[in-house]
Amino acid sequence: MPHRRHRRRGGPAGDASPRRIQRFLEPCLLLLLHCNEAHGYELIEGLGPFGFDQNPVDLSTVYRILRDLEDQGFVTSRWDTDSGGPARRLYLITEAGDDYLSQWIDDLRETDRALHTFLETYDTHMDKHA
Amino acid sequence: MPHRRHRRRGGPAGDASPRRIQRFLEPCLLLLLHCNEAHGYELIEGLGPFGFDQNPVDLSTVYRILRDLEDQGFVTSRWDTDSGGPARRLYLITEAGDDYLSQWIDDLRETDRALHTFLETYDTHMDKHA
DNA sequence: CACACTATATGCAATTTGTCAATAGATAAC
DNA sequence: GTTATCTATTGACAAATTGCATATAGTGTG
Repeated sequence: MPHRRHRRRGGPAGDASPRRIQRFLEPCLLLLLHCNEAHGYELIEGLGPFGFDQNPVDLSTVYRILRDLEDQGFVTSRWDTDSGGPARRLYLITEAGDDYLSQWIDDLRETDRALHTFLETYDTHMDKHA
Repeated sequence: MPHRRHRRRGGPAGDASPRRIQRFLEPCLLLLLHCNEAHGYELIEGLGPFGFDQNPVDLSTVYRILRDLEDQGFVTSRWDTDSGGPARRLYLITEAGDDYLSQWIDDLRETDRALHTFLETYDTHMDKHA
């Protein structure tokens, strides 16, 4: 018999729900930016409808993804110092970002199909054994 | 201006699609075991309909998840040496595993809703700007 | 016997993400 | 006017997941 390791249940760290779509935050931010130029703090409030009200993300995660998106040329940013309060970075999606978002959409439609297949398989299986 | 780091695009390692549901393999294996006692190699073939034909998982991942599930009491296993070929470990879901699967189902239904909201938001936004 | 195939297991590195903490300007309170 | 608080952004670190490469071992074929 081989040895057994122990692995704690839970997400990448802490106990936030581990059952989510990986990197889902990225397309959400791109979609919000596709609608409007916005800064980080504002974007976080727009995430609610996409399931992030139940399971809120950390601020640092959002800012990191925004900077990574800028590194890759999918968004641009400029400083806004005129609006009162501390300077904030305003993000704008680029054309490359539009294309990248549409790739994401294709992938997420596939994910959606896989998820439906899974849930339907469960439901029909449970109906038979009810 | 702060510094910018560089991050390579792609999944956890390699270039397999990074756009998936995290830990989705676990509920898939539990569902397959809910239908039938099975061994690892067999389970992998049952994963196809859940999107793993497009984006196959590594064998080692499957075996590790099965052992972890056993550590947590969600499945049990016994050795089968009578079927010809090398000995194989036959897995069976437990009652605790049934409960755990149903928790997974609840979470995945929420994921499904979030995903739908996202895709619909994209579609209606694109209709307006078409 | 060498070789291919089935089946399971382990080590390692890359990536993601949550927790905690730091910085910093602006505004309100005392 | 100094302190406290709120808004906004950033960085260091650890934990978790997973792909890749590799190891082990039994069975059947030539």
